[in-house]
Amino acid sequence: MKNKHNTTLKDIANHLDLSISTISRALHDHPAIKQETRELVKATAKRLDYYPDTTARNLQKRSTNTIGVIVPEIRHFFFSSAIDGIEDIAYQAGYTIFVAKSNEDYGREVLNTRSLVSNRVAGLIVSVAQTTKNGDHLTALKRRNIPVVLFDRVLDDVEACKVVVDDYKGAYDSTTHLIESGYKKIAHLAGPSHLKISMERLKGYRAALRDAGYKFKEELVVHVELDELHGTTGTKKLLALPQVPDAIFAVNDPVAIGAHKEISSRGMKIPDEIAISGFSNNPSTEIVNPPLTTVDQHGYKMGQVAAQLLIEQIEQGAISQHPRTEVVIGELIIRGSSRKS
Amino acid sequence: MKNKHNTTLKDIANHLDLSISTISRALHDHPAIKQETRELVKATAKRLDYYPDTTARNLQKRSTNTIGVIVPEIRHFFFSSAIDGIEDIAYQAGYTIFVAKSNEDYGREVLNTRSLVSNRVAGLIVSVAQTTKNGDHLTALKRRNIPVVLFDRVLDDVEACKVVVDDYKGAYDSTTHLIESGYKKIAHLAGPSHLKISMERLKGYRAALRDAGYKFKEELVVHVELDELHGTTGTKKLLALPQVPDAIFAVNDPVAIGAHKEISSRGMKIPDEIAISGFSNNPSTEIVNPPLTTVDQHGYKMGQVAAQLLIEQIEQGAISQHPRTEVVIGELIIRGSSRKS
DNA sequence: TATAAATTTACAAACGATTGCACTTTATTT
DNA sequence: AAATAAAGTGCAATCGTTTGTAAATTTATA
Repeated sequence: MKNKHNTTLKDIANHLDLSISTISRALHDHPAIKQETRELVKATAKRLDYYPDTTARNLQKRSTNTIGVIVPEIRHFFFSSAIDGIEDIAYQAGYTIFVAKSNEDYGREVLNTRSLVSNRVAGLIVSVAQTTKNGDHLTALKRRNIPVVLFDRVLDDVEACKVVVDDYKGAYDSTTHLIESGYKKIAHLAGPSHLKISMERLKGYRAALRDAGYKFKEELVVHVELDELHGTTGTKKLLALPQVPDAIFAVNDPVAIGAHKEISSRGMKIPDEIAISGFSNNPSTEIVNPPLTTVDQHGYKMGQVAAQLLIEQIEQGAISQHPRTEVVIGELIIRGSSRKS
Repeated sequence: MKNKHNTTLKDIANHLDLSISTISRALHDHPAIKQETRELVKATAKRLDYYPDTTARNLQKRSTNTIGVIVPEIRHFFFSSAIDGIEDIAYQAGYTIFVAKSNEDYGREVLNTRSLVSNRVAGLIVSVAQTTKNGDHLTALKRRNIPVVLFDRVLDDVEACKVVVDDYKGAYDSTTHLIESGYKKIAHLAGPSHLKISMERLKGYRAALRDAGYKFKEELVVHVELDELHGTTGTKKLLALPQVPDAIFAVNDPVAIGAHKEISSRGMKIPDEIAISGFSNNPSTEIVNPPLTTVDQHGYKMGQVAAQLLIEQIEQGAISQHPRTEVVIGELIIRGSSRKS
């Protein structure tokens, strides 16, 4: 009853009184094997419920059809969208994906990398943890000829293909939109200074102000962590200012939603008394009332592009000498939170 | 410069003029190898940047430390939460996860299963596609001694461990809550009849009505697909009824949000004119105004439980003879959409 | 010092698949 | 009918590890 072991080429060979190599070739439609034999072999393989052993094949080929993905978090909409995009492209190209999460922890990210390398992944797609300052664990992969593609959370000093959203432009567009909508005192709930995306968005904000002839005011920028809770606390600070702002550009959607809640709870009218805009186009932004103006970060698309970039390198068996950086243009999505009615 | 090949045990052996087996044993702290040698070997391994080849080890052990996960969708909050939970438990136990998505397509689900079996996963965690009626591809794994755990979208005729939310109870509680809040004409936006979760929730709804002495009315039940769009169209039908309902229990959150939007857009007051409740506790439910009463489905927790159930079976090397079904009790979360102020 | 016991290390055979090369058959040509 | 070409198969090595068993070395014992 218990059929302890998986059917192997050898089993088929024994059944048919043929050699293992003939079986292998027959299953691969090798021209040296005559049609009749091929069919016989295939039929028998099916009958014996043969599933090729990928682990054995991998060993012999010294390569796998496996892509490793490391993200800080899986449930966040942006990351799960990206994984979704990666999976689609990988699936089409015949790759399977390992998904690991760093939990925003550098140590775990390094461990994940080790484990995936040991599993001999053909390539790695990574969005680094907030606590990751050092990219040596990724740079080291070049020696092993394992291509790496970074997305969204990238590291400047790692030479690898990258997929990023144009944070600067997204922030610039968003801020400009607020300016053009007639808002005068535009505040910015910025992210932590050590994160590149925060700084880029801050730069975009400043540039937009400058280009419109607005004066940049230090007190209108409050740095917060990237979650909703800090969005509300940051907003409280802004609302306590002697000169209360009439618009807030938030570094991301959770922060914007925190602001939204705080403002709504005080009975202030959005967007009439104060406008809000976010960044990412999380599903929640459509749901709030009024819905939130934001910049679509195209997580799914970014995942797809990252996977393509990686698979290209895998298939040509070489890591890009001059790594490309694909910039996905974030699309400004104007909704009720910034559109005076 | 190009260090084409990965360091192997052989390389270390050559370096130290020891045999491969000694190296292998030294790295595993085998007692037969003397301390001094062990340390020397480990130091050299590190120096040569040795990463054990998991593919080779897997082949030789005829097993892997890999778990396959198949879900219909990755980006959906519930599924990405579940994957997150699975990853955490798997990581702690030293397993790596393959993530594949069926895209709600039976064929792709079968292909994913094949591929994961070929990759010799130690076990499989699956939430089946909507189009999956037949579980043969999963049942067949028993012969290969590959344990399977189904979660959320389970198949009755597959004998395997399962993790489900108590749909019946969740629906019952939710409906009862609406009754107790004083609503009289409680409608139900139900899911497709071929889905088990739909039917269970419908049953819970009916039972709650019955137990409260309410009469069940066929016309108050509208079957819809599980997304927001169908939530609004379903709601339109309900609102066109001669006797407009004063409460809607929706089969899941997207549908509830569709209803929420439709009702709000007509200027009707929630919850005063009409109450709404959903199912899943998606992030969006907290964001709408008023926030949505719902049943928390604990996706993260379900993932954890599923992974535990699977790893148990893997480690004891045997598939549960009498498969357990873990029922996660959905927690009714009462929010503004059903709480008359 | 010889011998037994204990310690340390090496040999070699797996695991399942792939593939270059050699060897049979059978078919073709002269 | 013999020689040659073509077609179909099989042999055996290989991938990097693990591990049972044998061998070699050291240490302890008599």
